[in-house]
Amino acid sequence: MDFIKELTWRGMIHTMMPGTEEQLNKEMTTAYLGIDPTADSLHIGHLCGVMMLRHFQRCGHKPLALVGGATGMIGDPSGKSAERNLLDEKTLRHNQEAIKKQLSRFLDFDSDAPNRAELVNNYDWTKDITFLDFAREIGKHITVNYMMAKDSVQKRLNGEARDGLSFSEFTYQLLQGFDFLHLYQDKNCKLQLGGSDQWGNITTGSELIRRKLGGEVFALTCPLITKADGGKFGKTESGNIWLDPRYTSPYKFYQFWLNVSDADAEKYLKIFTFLTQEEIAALAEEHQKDPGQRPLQKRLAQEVTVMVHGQEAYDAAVEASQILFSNKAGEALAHLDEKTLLDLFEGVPQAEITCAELEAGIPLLDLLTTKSNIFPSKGEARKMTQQGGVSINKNKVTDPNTIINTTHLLSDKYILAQKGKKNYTLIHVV
RNA sequence: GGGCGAAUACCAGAGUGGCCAAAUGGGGCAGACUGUAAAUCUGCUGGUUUAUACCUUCGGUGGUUCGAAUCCAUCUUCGCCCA
Repeated sequence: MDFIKELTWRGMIHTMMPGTEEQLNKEMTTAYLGIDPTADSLHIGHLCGVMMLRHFQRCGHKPLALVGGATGMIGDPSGKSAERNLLDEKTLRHNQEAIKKQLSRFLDFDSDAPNRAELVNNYDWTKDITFLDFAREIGKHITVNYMMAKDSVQKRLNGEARDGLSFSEFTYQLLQGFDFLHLYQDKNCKLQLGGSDQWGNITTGSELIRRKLGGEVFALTCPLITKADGGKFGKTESGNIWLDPRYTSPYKFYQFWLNVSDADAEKYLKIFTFLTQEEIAALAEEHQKDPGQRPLQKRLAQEVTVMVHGQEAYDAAVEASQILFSNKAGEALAHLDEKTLLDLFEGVPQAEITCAELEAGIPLLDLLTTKSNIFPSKGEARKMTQQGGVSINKNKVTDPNTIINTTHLLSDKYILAQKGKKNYTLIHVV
């Protein structure tokens, strides 16, 4: 399989240095991709890069995943309009460990294959370097003029925000360049992968290698993933879509992909799944015939959810979705046994009320706010209710003065409160 | 160290003594229409037992005034320029 050809038809190549393809055809090549450990889980914004590494490994090359323990302490100014907050070492260590674990789901780190993936941490080779060494060994080779010309720097200097750029963030590109240099020397790594926003940082690295060692290295970036309507990819009202089920339940994860717009679905299938060109074309055709069935979204959600959370979690997510979005959801709910109900709502936010409170009757607004935090204020809960945005057990409630009592219980124990079409909270009576 | 300027709600950004809970745009949430899509239209977007009312808010603190986002003093932070 040809890595470049594969990525090309998938629309995963933004920019590529001349000679990259020749290098890959010539020999088994080592490439690396950097990930900043800003949290203890990856989110789907990382997924495109991770998929690049996967393809790379499948094509017989050797991928390195670099966890940016050092660079994460500085903060990459690329695409950021304001100075970043620094992370402390303890947090970074913790995050690195968690990310390592997640990556091993996608890449083969353990086999004996010569192209086995490896995990490296730039903190290991950066922590003992003194400032003087760095200035002499690295800084000497790159001019400030060159660094100033970078887009990421220019934006902060002359951009609308003009928020300024600290010396440490300015240094970031050198630090990342040093990583490339180190991996080139230490692991014969000749290619760096990344998002298109990384291009400037990557070229600093290749420039450094050329000037210091006369070596030739390559770079390949993937486009920033966008949504057809211009919104940010991977964000919902509740924030990022994480790979860690503790942060984003498999149900929500599945729903996220299922809700992708028609205009984006095919593109995402190419990027986030291993389906072949023919398979995707067939799905697109099917979709054209009956868009209401959304075959593209369904397959996308299936492939990605199974890949990240496994078959079992996927099955549960589908089942939950079918019940919650069917026409007879209200009836179906009433007839569910307790275990199914609980399984269904695993991962859905939960709240608790006491039996005594319920017997006395709880005003709807209290239930929605102080008892469950579904709404941040009673005013908002009231407005939403009046506008028809609130349901209890899948039945719309429009009177904000409704009293909730034991007649509303499901399986004698639960109340399903719903804000809008897609946000559920299971209230548990104890 | 010197000079200039800025700080307003999620973001951007008006407002420069009472008509200001604060224009407008974006974003977000919800409703209608649909296909759990997009587009479109509508409503909401500081809080309070729906209220032409009250309370809390315009970087912090103190002051002037019947009354301050708005004026004064001071502090903090940031940006630009000079050294």
